[in-house]
Amino acid sequence: MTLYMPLFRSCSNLRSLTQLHAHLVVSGFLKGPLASTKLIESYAQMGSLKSSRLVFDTFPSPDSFMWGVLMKSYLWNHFFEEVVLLYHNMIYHQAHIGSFVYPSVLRASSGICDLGIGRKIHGRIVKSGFDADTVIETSLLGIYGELGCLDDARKLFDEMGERDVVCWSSIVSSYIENGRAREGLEMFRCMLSEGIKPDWVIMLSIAEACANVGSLMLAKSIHGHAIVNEMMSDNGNFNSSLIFMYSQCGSLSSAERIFLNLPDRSTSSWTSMISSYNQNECFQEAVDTFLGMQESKVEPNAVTMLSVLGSCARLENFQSFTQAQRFDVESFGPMYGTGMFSENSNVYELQSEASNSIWNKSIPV
DNA sequence: CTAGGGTTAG
Repeated sequence: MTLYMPLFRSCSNLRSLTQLHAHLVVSGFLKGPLASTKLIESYAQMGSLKSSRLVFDTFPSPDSFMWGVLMKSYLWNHFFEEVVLLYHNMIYHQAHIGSFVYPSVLRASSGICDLGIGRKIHGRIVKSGFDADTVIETSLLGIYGELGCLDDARKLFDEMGERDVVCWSSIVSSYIENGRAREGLEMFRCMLSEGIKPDWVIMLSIAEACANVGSLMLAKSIHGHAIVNEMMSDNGNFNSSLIFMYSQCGSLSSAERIFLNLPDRSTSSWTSMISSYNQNECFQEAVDTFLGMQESKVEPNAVTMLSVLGSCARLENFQSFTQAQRFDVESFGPMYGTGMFSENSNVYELQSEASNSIWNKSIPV
């Protein structure tokens, strides 16, 4: 029955998946929901949503899980309206709405900035008793935060029974994203005092908050904490955040030092350095770094272009400007960082005791 | 019962 499951993993392209699909049809396996659901998911992962939909539409009575997978598929591809539509279809067809449906539809409604539908979903969540589910609550909290309803987000958060690092991360980043970095940091301090250990994801937000408030002391303690907890290695995105953080806290040289010591520079680390220069009005350095990026054959993304074009404009450097213009900004797609930082972090010789003492007291801002 | 939540573009 589930013998064919490993076959899905071996399908590396659309062609082989289509072959597997054909095989499943012939052998009759597609009559079961399991194979169909897996097929829907696999097609979506390969970007063929149409095929996903075809499998779904030809299945006589999709279960809640299959609905959910289809919604998740649309979500991946940013078809938010379609996700919400599917949710309404579920209600219309009186399909059972399983708990895993809610995170998808909530994310979709924040994607289209529809607070109204979000509140309606909230109501249904409470009615069906899913409001005790940490994951669903975190999703809800996220949509309120994202749509600027910080009070609602906070209220939900305060009423949550169990708070793990993920939901703390959600409330903290909500504050930061809404321009209230200090309160975000204050919440983060509460989290620490409750004994919750920060992971690199929340530290990403904290670095952002630090960039906003511009405290070099906090920047150093974040950096120190990251080194002690080995967050620097293997994480190009995190290093990029630190680069920008330092540059916003008045230490462009620290930013440069991190950047220069990266063994492998990803799009995001180059971009971070370029926008750091740009923000510090070192326009020539920004352009030079961009040229260095081109030499290293690292692909720029839309954010890279935004920064370097800004610098070009300020330099009135139209030669670089036209060079930069050659890139098709629309075609950049998802901005995945691939650069990995594996060197031991002693390079910076930050005194970790000093950093940690800051950590345990209050956050200097 | 599956899995579903927090990241980031300056």
